[in-house]
Amino acid sequence: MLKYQQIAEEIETYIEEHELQQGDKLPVLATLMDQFEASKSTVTKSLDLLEKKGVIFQVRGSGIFVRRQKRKGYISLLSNQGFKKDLDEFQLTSDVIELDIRKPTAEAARNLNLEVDDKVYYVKRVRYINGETLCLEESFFNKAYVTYLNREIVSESIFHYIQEGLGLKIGFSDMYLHVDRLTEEEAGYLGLEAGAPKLDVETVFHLTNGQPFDFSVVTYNYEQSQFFLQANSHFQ
Amino acid sequence: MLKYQQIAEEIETYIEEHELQQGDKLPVLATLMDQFEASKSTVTKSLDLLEKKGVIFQVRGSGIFVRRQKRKGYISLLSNQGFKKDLDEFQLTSDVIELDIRKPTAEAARNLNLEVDDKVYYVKRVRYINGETLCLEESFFNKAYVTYLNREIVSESIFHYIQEGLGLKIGFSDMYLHVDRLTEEEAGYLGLEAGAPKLDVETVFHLTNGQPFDFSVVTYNYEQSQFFLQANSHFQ
DNA sequence: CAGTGGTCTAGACCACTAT
DNA sequence: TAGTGGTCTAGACCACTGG
Repeated sequence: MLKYQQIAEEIETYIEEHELQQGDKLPVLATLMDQFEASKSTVTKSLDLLEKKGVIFQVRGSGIFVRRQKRKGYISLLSNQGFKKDLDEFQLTSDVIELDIRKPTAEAARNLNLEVDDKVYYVKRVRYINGETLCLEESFFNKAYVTYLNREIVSESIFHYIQEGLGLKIGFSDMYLHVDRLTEEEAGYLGLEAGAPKLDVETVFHLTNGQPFDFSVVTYNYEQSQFFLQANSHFQ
Repeated sequence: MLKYQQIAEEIETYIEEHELQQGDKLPVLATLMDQFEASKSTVTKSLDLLEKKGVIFQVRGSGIFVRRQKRKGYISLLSNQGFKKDLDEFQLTSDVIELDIRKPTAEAARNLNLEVDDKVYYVKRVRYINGETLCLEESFFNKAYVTYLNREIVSESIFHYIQEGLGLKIGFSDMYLHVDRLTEEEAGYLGLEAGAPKLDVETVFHLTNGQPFDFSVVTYNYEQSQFFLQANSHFQ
């Protein structure tokens, strides 16, 4: 593990273990440099990483402060690849409805830069949180990259397998959100009535080399889904 | 303007003017260093900024590539403070329903770290896109920071005024999303029927020093609202 | 004005990609 | 194995905050 990642991890662990709250001050840069035996740039890089993750904020001339999530039970929109990270406290399970190799739909082909007669793994799952339906998920994996899947893998964390088992490196993703009404079929899977509100999240996942490898459409049960998102002004 | 921001801006402009597409290769680091007469660290910092904004992606051992948004007409969830940036092509207008100084609701007080008998500016607006209702917006501004507002300011971009007119520096924000059904009142403002789907986005905006100054609840017309979001694996 | 974070440089060395 | 991006350092100097 890289030095700056290591430092970031230790600072984050420190914040969690000492249950520091929003606004609590961390040691000054010079102290951190001493403590971690690292240069200013390296410590700064760690802090920038934590700032990007929404863990701290830095104020020039003043100090480094803890930034804390106040509300509980929200799903992070930016780090929900398989959830694992955010919903530790919750019981997450999956029912695999379908799993096969097929040709992509026109929409999937477009999003994955495929021809309509290329091959994809198709996965359809219903995911549960504490026994309640959370979402219906349909995924198309480019078979050129995701060379193998089976029901066991798919009932656990697909992304964990893709990274550890297949050695693929995930780079970035584009997400598209729509609010609409549930169709009959979706309502059936989610145990709601047709026409009820839903949130659709379409995501195109790319490898570090920029190749799209997974197109997913996730339909959330509006009763179970609360999302949060942390933004920095640097985006403007 | 800082050197690394200047460089980032020029690269972004270059991409737009030459209409570069996803995957197109940019000059190598050494060339950029020459071209902008900057050190490796400075150019790297520019590139990291652009990567964070979703404009490019970098591949070690290979090069720097353009990352492009494929779909049009989506609102960026991460840079929609007053929209201005993303929906240039669209006609955005506002109706100011209410504007006054009052005591915050319990919820607003909690999110702004205020006492219930402190003072806030309360703003209620309906926003239109190409003449169609886009959203209903209720905002509570801590009067200790946002010392003055009037109907003219509020019918234009409040955030522009806060930064340019009042000299406040915006740091970061926490956003909370919920999907639900429209109430009678909301439906009235948005020209939809009660019970139709809606997306509520609650946002707490903070200054660079970490103080929350604005709590907003925006209720989107589901027919008009499509959102997008770009994520990096660094978040995990 | 002392303390603190931010920018920028030059250069050494490392890790990955493509050929 | 050449080319390319990533990490890390030491140090100079700048810009903001707060007493």
